[in-house]
Amino acid sequence: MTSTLGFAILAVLARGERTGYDLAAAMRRPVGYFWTAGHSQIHAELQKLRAGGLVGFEAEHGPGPQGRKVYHLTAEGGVALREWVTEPPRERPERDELVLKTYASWLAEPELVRRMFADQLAAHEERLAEYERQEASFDGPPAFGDPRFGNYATLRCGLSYERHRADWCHWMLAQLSESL
Amino acid sequence: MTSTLGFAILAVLARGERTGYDLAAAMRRPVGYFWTAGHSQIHAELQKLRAGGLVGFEAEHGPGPQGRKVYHLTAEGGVALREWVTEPPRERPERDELVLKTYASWLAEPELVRRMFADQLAAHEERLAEYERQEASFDGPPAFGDPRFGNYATLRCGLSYERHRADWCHWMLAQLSESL
DNA sequence: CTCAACTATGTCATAACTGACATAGTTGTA
DNA sequence: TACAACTATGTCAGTTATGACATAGTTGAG
Repeated sequence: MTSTLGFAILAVLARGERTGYDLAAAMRRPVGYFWTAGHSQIHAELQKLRAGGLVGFEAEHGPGPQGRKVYHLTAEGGVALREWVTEPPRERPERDELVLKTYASWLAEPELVRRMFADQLAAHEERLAEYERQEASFDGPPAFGDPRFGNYATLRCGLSYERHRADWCHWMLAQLSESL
Repeated sequence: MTSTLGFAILAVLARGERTGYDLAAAMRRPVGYFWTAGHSQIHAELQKLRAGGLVGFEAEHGPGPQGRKVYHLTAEGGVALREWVTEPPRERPERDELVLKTYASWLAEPELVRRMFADQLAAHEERLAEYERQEASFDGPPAFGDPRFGNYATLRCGLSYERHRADWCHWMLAQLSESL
């Protein structure tokens, strides 16, 4: 019954206790590279996880209208997370607006399409440079069993993705320059 | 005000008139590779597009409880589509369940993770083979301005994506085999 | 000491999406 | 001619996601 967002939260809590606010920050970076959620969604999901006994919290006096709540994974939550991890991912539909625009690009002025892809390429190269900096901060792949293995492996995926995307943008730009 | 789904429908109708049923079939393949929608979503969106004057239809006697409706793009719809095509795509959040599982994979048994990635790799190689067959049916890139340019360019993206993904799966499997 | 920025939790309306249910004409084959 | 497979349109309930609104304690700089 737990949603994928629920497991995303459990995956972060498996690395240490967090407040909802901390979780929302993690869902922007680094988890946000592959799963995002606003804080409103996170607080709601946390209440469901708590009702299911997968997380618990300690209330503390602190900021916010209801004080501060530090959430942690329960033993039950750890079991559920471990089971979920190796189950085949249910495939989500692809929804890629740039590719959809490309499908309809034959209708547009080549120069405007060229500009759009040049902008996309610049964005991908920027992200690629950022990921390369992050990779340089690792001393090769961490050992499996180290939480940092998860960070490194997802970073490798991001690196590979940005290169694929940049390559495709280059290909599109070459096609476009031929038709000008 | 038109949603991205609305533009996906307009992009298909720009290639010729279609019934809602035909649109739903297109949203499975080939458009489904980058944008999907169930028929229930499509019929609802078609009503909105019609209210906005972006599409029109001819009613015919035929199957279905309300007969058959053949939709076409209006002049206004064509203008809206052409404007939308080269506007910078609004970025959608990434939500990739396999990468999320990878982030938490350090918690799992390596052998189970290995199996999951082996399955993923097989799926990507199958899709890659299918895309390669499709590419072979083209005689090089169609000219820009030809609707088939859209099909070919998106196919190139799919090809590149599947290769990136397969490469990453290979890398994961290599990491996993080292830690066994 | 004051104020801005940050930490912190929550609700609500709306939109987008999924899957099940409901209905019915058309076409081809055994 | 009976039946299955396909064509065809639509509703509805429930889930997921987005963005605005509301509230309030803590910390550090000027």
